[in-house]
Amino acid sequence: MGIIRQTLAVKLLLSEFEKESSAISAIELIKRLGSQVNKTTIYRLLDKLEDDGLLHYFLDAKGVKWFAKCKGCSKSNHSDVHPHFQCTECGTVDCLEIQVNLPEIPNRKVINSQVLVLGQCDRCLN
Amino acid sequence: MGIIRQTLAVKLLLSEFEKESSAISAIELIKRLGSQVNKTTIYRLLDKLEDDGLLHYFLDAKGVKWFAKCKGCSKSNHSDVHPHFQCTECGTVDCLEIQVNLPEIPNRKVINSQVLVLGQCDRCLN
DNA sequence: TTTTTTAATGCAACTAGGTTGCAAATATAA
DNA sequence: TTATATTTGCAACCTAGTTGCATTAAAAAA
Repeated sequence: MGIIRQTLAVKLLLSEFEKESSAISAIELIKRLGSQVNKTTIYRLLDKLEDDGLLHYFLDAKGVKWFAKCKGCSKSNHSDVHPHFQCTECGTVDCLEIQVNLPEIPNRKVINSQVLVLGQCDRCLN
Repeated sequence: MGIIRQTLAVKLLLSEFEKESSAISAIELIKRLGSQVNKTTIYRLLDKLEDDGLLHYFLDAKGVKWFAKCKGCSKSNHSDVHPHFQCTECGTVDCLEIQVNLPEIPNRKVINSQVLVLGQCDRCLN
């Protein structure tokens, strides 16, 4: 894919990720932008931005797709593999800047792993 | 809930988990039993068996629900928290009998975590 | 054994989240 | 300013799973 045209939809989408440090679900983006941008376009742009290494995505405990900004990923290499944390109270999802190392797994070749941690976030704890 | 009636549907469902050591997706169960048992019933039974501590469930990389037998869980306490492994070639999912320990996470209270490891299983490696 | 009770089932309709095909619109290159 | 190729909107569709409700059938009670 590569370079993307500077359309209204692209600008609106990117600006959501500018003003937000935590992850945003596709559904939430449709809620926020749906009156200005068609949901098909939103899904397609998210895919493209993921492809280009600007966003990464993962599924939450309900199988819903979330997106967040990448740090240091490229088209070919999504190096940004880290756990995600979802608050069971407010539903917010954040990227965790920690490393999880799995023990060796016999007889299998591990390609990657997805870790979702569930609990209460700092805002909901207080 | 508690004790479950010995209906045909229950017997058929349980026998699938008897003859299978790996996890089974809800969809696969519907494929296998759908001609004899309605899919609504399958979903409801799976929920109930999970509730009763006989099965546990988790989502795969596509957000699809898988079920597997529990070892030593009870109604109140699903102690059976382990990673799951999905083969990217054949799609099979297994429970991993290993323990993953996460580092401390500041400012958050961890309730549990879900780990899905993706890679190639022993059958597909050879 | 028969009746009663209550849980389990099937069905049809629905929901959420996401995807597809295609014609129309528009950013950018020429 | 025009050409062209990407992007968009729309409507229709898809998959996985859920709900309400009337019917059926285990199992408890008589």
